[in-house]
Amino acid sequence: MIVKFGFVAMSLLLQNASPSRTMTYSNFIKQPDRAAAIRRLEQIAEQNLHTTLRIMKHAAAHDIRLYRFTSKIIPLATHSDLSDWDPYPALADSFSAVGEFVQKSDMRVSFHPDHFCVFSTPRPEVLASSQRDLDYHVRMLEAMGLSETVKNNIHIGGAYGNKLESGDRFVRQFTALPPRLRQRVTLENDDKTFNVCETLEAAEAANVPMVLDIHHHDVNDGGIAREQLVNQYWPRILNTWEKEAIRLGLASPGALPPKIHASSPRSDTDRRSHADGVEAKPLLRFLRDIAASTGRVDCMLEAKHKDAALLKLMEDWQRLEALGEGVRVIDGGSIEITP
DNA sequence: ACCTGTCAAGTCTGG
DNA sequence: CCAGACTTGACAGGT
Repeated sequence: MIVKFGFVAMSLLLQNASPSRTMTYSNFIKQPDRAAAIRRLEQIAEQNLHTTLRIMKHAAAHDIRLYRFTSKIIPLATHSDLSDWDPYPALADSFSAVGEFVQKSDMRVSFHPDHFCVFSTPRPEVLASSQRDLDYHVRMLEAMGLSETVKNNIHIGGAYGNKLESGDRFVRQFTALPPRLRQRVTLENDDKTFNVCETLEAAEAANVPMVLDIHHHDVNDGGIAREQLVNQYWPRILNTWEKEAIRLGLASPGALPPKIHASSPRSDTDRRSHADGVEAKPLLRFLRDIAASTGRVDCMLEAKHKDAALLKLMEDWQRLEALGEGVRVIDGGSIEITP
């Protein structure tokens, strides 16, 4: 099994490389010249796209071919007071440049709209803003010229005192979305509410691939033992990806590898928060468990130290390889789990 | 140069 | 019913 590793949103190794520069709304409305303020927002976005390109070039130089964009590329993009603003024409070239690099370097990318994107909500106004938020992310992918293999990963949302009903409401409201939005989504189990089983059922009903977060499962396992996760649920999770590959008409079902998220708990007393790095040993245990049934998997690291954590993990793989632990380091961003 | 409170958005908990 | 927690990097305003 080949495992590709990636990191999220920003680099700690590059200097002056925030891809999430912004302008607060309070600062925006303070500007005397609204047109100039909008130009400033577009400049910031252009700069964020340029930095994003820098980060991806840095990743590619380290053989890292998995990256998640920050959601904060265009400041105030979905703010209700700026609904008359269309930033995309001014940013067309910058978005294209990012998209071209993604394709040229065979980078697998994604977005992760944050917790304001909640399709399980019972409130119509929240549903509307969730759709606006998802639309914003999809438009960015379209502006990059990227195909529907490139997804926005989201969670189901709140339970509102009745998880079953809220899961159903998610599926109902999600499937009512325009295909253009629906077909750009993956669903991930969360750390508090919707566990692997519940998320998988929603993903199957909504007809979208599921991203498995191992750390979320550890802190919100819904009583599912590791063995059950591996034998019972992982094959079904794999199946959601194979179905999507077929729907997209890809050459082989394995053309769209499943995605997992990995992170380590901050401490014994705070097991939910992310630690600076990712521990190799527990991750290896999981990877070994799925290796027999899985050809490839893409593993997103969610660690405070971002790309630095990834580089550190790769060093750990090298040590484990030397110890004969069934790991072979292929390059700076991928390993093979050998039987 | 450095520090601290705040930030557009949602949901849940506890008082 | 409302304030605060959650979680997070960056801004904004102060020293």
